[in-house]
Amino acid sequence: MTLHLHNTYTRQKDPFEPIDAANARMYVCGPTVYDDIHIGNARPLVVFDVLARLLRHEYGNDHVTYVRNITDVDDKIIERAAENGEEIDALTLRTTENFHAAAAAVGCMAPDVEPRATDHIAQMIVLIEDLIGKEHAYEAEGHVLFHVPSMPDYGKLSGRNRDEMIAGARVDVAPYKRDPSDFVLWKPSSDEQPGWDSPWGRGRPGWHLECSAMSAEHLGRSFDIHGGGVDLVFPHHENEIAQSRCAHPDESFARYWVHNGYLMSEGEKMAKSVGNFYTVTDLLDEFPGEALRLALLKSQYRQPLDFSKDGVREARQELNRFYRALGLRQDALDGEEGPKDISYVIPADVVSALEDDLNTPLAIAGLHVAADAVFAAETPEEILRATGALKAAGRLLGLLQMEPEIWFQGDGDAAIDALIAERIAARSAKDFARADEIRDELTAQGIVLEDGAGGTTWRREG
RNA sequence: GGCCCGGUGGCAGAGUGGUUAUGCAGAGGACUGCAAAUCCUUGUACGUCGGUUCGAUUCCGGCCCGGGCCUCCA
Repeated sequence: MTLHLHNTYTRQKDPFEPIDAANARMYVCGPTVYDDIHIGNARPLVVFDVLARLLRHEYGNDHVTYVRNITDVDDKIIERAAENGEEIDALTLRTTENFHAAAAAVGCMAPDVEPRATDHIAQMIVLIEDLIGKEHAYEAEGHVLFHVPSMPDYGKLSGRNRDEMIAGARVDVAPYKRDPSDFVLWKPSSDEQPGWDSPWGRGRPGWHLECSAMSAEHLGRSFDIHGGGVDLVFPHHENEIAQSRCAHPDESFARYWVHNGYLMSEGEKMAKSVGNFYTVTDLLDEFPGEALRLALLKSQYRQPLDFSKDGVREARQELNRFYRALGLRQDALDGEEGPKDISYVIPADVVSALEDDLNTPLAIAGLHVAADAVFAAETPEEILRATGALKAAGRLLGLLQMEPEIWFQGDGDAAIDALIAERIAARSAKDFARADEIRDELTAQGIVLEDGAGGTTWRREG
């Protein structure tokens, strides 16, 4: 099967055909850097990281451009900096660094380009001028507004018409708007607020503008995939489409709109008052990042996901099984007559699962099949082939790239090694009482022992 | 109120018009000094009520439940 993606714009699964197979291009809405990311923010990160990996698999590593922006100008940032008594630059820098650390911890590769909104103010101003010139935007009281009725097919992405939106509007309409549905492209800044000089006075951009400007700058006015969470479909992506299509009427802008489903936590909407609000950093104190990643990938990306710590624990159990299988590789390599070459052939069922709109749960089932093959393998050749397949499949999902020993034991522990040596001695002397005593002692520390044919190994659990 | 999404076995979670998902947990067995791991076996699944059909968890409609969005605005 070839890659198919569910396209919000067409509301169906479409075969993916890039504009230029030599350069498949994807833009994903990144974070607004006013606070550390929570596990709900991590879902699109991980989902689109898998999509980027899959695209690189399909088109070649150098034939994909993945852009994920940093929004570092936003009223939430201004408010938070004021609350913290912190400079805006300090807040955005710190938050960006934390974001990078969290993304890496959950196994996400860096995007090819990570543009910052504040580095693209000039492009945004040009875009606004273009929209004003084409009579899709107008200036009013220091603001520039996009005039929604100037775009006949506005609302196609989110499937709503203008009358419905006005009927359902909960917010009072600003008096300077020509039409209630018009939205802000540029707004004035007070002296204390961050601002840039513009033809309309000192001000700052509206929320939706940066993505139109930055995607055009780094991917061109037409590109392939635009991604983000479902909560961005309206108004953010709808308005991006309005800005970009009206400014560049001969261009398609994004052709495939891909949106991940919403995340709940412990059965409820995530909220600090409920106690189910987990930042990625907090979770990393308790769990390996890879377990978080697998927990997120165990649901298909469009499905609502109920995140839970129990779910992460289960994901860690699954990873134990995979790493146990991968651990057999070293034994095979250590064999004197064993082959030294490892082939990394991704099982076809894993690829086809991902090609079917990123069916990660089915792909993970394929990982279990691959692990079964490892355990069933008898010769060193078979083990190397099977572990190579498992590891290659894992890499496509951004999993299983650690050395098994590191996964289970971290940096190791001389005291544990000493106790194990003592226990081996006790066992060969048939002093099972002492051997069990040592094992109980280690169990109390969260260390699980395994007496295998190749000796005794251990792992941390807990 | 409008628009949209989802309800699968103890739990998580795929999929399908008639045939085994998969994993985690549980039970029994093999193996083990005992364990752990691994292997084998095992358990009532498809919200509800109708309809279409030879046959629906899978298609259609109603209902119930859960969730999301409904613009920048002080």
